[in-house]
Amino acid sequence: MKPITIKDVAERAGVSPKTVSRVINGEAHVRPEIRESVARVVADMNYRPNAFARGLSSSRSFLVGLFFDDPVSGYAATIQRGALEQARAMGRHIVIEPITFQRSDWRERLVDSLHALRLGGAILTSPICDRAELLDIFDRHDVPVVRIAPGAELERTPQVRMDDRDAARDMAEHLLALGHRDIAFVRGNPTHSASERRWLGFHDAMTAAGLSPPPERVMQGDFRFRSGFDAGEALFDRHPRPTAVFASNDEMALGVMIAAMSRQIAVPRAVSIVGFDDAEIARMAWPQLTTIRQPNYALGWEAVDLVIHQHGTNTTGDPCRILPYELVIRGSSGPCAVS
Amino acid sequence: MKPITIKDVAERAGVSPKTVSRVINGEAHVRPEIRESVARVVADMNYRPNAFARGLSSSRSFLVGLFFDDPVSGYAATIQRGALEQARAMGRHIVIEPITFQRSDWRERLVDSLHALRLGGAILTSPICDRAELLDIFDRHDVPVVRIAPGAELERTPQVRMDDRDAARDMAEHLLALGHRDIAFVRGNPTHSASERRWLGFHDAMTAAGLSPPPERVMQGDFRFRSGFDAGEALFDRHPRPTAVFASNDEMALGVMIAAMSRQIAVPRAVSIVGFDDAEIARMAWPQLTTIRQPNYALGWEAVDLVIHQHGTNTTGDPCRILPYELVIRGSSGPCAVS
DNA sequence: GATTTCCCCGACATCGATGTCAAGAAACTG
DNA sequence: CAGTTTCTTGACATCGATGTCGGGGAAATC
Repeated sequence: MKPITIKDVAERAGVSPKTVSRVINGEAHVRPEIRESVARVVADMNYRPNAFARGLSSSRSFLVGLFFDDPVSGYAATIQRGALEQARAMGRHIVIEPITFQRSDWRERLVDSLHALRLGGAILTSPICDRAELLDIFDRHDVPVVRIAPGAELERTPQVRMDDRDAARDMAEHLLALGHRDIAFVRGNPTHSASERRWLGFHDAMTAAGLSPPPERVMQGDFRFRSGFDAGEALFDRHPRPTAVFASNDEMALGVMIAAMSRQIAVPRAVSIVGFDDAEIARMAWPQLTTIRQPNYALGWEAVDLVIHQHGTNTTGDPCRILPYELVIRGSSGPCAVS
Repeated sequence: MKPITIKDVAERAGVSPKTVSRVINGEAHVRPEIRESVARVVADMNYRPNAFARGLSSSRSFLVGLFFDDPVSGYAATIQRGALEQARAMGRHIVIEPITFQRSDWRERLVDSLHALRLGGAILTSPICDRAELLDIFDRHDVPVVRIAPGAELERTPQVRMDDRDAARDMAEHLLALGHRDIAFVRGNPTHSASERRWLGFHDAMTAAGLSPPPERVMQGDFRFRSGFDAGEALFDRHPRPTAVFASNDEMALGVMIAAMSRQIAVPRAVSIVGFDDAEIARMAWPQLTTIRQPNYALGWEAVDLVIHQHGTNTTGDPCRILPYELVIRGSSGPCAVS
């Protein structure tokens, strides 16, 4: 089937291709009657402009790049879905580009993509969004960037985030309110800036309650299940045990929970375990995890919105949208038994 | 920074743009010395051809579409990673396009994308790959398609798959070998063709063992956690209980497991529970799930490979790559206690 | 009524690559 | 050695849209 071009539309509407272009892009200086009649023909013929030709001539593209370190994690996948939905609504398309710093050729790969695709915008997620060198590359190629939850270089680009620190504080206060005093904390992957923010929020709440967790109650994890399990084993093999464990994400919280179960430690009766993210798996555990619901879908959605609108109005301050989180209380946290 | 074009390269190499194009695309009829010297200039200048211009003039595109119903599921995410890796290696880029049959405008959305992007290939995953009407649309737009694990219209397009039926039979035989006779089965979402194949594999093994599971031991699920949980509750509230449950995927198996735990039924001592997929969550359960490892990463990888190579050699039979699975025995299955 | 201004609209060049074709050189044929 | 085929190469048109610019007509100004 031969695709319909702007010429076909122009011919049938009895105007020049340029006028059709004007109508499509909502430019001024077209008589209302003509505008309407052209719009009708466009609809009738079900005409869609070719994205390549458009990108080529206008050098702005209708592709938005979504850059991930690991597109498999549930975190990334939900952001992706939000981004896809909004991109669709705005007539853009999403190109997924993985970036792995482990590979020494990541720079060339990235430059390749930028050359080849002439992206109309890029969305960077944690942890790759914190590398100044990477932001420089985007700058050099004039690709507008929006970052999701960056932790460094805060003033450089527009961003979309939630307040991890406040959320972690809320969660810690939830545990304190249940009577817990001996609360252990499992830190996240230090390359993700959110790890530090969550730790600070926890620390804030503890300090405000006049407590300061000793070093043996603070474990280093990497956001993955296994590290949570290891942290759990280390914590539960000590005496006395903490009465609550706050893991920096759900996957690690699940690891802690399984370490508890394998030692016959009842959750939440003997120990409360809470996570962060409200990943799908939070509801697949038993008991279900108390956690913080991250607005991931909305983060992806807003990021696309921002990167496209920014395109026009470039240096209007430093847009930063902060999205609300939610403390979700489920079965894995309960009152402190020891007092 | 002004991008480098083919002209710049041509000028510096002292040849015509067309010759540079020939070298880049590996066409014949270029003197070896010239070919080499041009290649050197290309490398020196770090030149990358603009994908838009290429797509526009040659009307073959360097974009491959990956079509999902739900890009969030772990299943889809792993396929996506495999596809991304291979696309990168072959100099293509992946555009993700969600399709939801629930939306009545899915046809227009799809046609929009095809018009706008002129895809060089499309990869369809289950369940959307089984709809003839959808395949027709791709045909009409001359977009070569590769399907991952299709269940219908088997002769229409090249495909990549694993043998669900054999795998399910293997799993059932594993349970039979452990001494189980009263095995319940939780079926998957009927819109996924794999559901039927897994059921048949289970049925094969049972029949071969001279058994036929009564209707009350066969539950209908939809591949989601909740449906597994519900099925588990229904199964465990009956007397006698089955001694093993085979759920058609891991997520449902987890649901069954949690239903068991909430009733103090020990796994695997009192009941064995097995899944299918080897999703990440299979290792996050306690005990860890016995399951079938699907070669999802490889499926994505092979699909991209196939869709691109097919482009050249079009009607060479009906390529169908079948990838190996693996039975992964973990803690959730054990010998039958009742005999 | 003459001049200026503004609004519409289309002709044409352009973006950056590849397809076509023909010319010239080289290699082969008889 | 003339004639034919094959190999190299570049000029030019093309893909499908948008940017630039200029012309014609209506409205506004003097």
